[in-house]
Amino acid sequence: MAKANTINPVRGTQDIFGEEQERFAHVVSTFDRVRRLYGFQGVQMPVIEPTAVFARSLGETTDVVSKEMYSFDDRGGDSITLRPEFTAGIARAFISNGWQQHVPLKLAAHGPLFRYERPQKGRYRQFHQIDAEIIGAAEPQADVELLAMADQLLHELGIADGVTLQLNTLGDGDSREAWRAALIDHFEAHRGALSEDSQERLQKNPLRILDSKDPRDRPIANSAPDIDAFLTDEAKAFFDAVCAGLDAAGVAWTRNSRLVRGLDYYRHTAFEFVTDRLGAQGTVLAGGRYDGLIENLGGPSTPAVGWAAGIERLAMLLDGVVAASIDAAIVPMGDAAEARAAALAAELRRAGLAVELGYKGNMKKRMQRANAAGARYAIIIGDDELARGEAALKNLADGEQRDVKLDALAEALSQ
RNA sequence: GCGAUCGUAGCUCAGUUGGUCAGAGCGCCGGUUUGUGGUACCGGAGGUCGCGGGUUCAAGACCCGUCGAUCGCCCCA
Repeated sequence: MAKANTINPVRGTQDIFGEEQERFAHVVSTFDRVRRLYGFQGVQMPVIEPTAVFARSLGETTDVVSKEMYSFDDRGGDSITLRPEFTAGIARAFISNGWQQHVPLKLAAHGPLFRYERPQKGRYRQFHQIDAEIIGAAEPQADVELLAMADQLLHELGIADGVTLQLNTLGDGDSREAWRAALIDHFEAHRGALSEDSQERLQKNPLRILDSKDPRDRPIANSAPDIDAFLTDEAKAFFDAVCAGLDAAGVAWTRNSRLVRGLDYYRHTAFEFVTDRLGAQGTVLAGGRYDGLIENLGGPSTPAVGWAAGIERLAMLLDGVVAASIDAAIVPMGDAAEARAAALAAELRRAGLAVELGYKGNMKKRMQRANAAGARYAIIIGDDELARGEAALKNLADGEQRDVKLDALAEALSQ
């Protein structure tokens, strides 16, 4: 418990340590391995961007821009924003650096993001995501490849059980407009029965009524028309190709015709991997196609599709605790042994072995630390062993102990 | 921005209708074992009960405020 006069962390930030950090690192390293299997290049992006990058990509009037961004004026008077997502910054970089010469471009990124909102389960003001984008590919095969990678990632993390891929299409521009008009007609007809929130949504974002959680809205949302009847031939062919591609790739999915995106630039495929294990924050990985975004930001007309996933949420779902462990802990007793142990530690580490050197406390203390560090072996060196050029090598799992020549330790530990 | 619940030891928590209620487990330190961990036993340190005010003979408990946390709503790129 912190004392009254100590400094508190910034609200919504977290100090990730120990077991939690092990899980976190496991998510990132698994992502880094899997994205290489699919030929996605890593990319490092700035954490800060001009506010206009997000204001123009997300829309000036959305809640996100108006009240959920971490923005401030720098000393030169420019408005700067801590990135709330990866996609807009990547689109900006694509334009800034003329990356159209590299399309189709498959990019992967991960790191901290910031949103100024109330913290709750799995949601922080500074949080972390992994992110994947395919830029410059208008073909449905890009959507399939992107989703196959997400699916493989979740399987390799061992959290695919209880997670389902929900898939929908928002159609092309014409499809979307026709559907939107039909939805407004439908909801206007039931206006009085809608929740207060949804009556608001009818003005600002009618598509959002479809995934409302309010029980009063559900019957009306469920009886609303699907987009299917409004899809153009091209849009229908695109969605069919995505579905067929997923089946061919062995990626399980279910249609969720109520799944929508909040922002206008989304087109065609929209998807979420959803779990029932995280309370209200059940979306584990989400994304879609945003063919209009780069053009909105002043770049060339460029199709793109991508997803992002919260590292904290993925880490929460990991079952097995990844226990930290090392190969050996050296336990020297006496000045001469300590001097020799320092050299031995360096030698073993150069040989690629993870080694801890105990230099604090009495022998019992050092043995306790060796055990706590998860060491497979303790290397005990006292004056007697030192005189013989040996160490007592104790297997901490079964308690077996034998003498080994110092210069044979690396080999003995490697077995 | 809104609602609910909760702030007691390093951690997880118990504390009855206000009256020895400053407690437990784990962890930490030490000992049983001056060179042998993980199991066992014994001992010890550690808290102005989030903060400020109020009610009362008496407040960890009740009231008000404040800060923080958690869960949900809104939003979700």
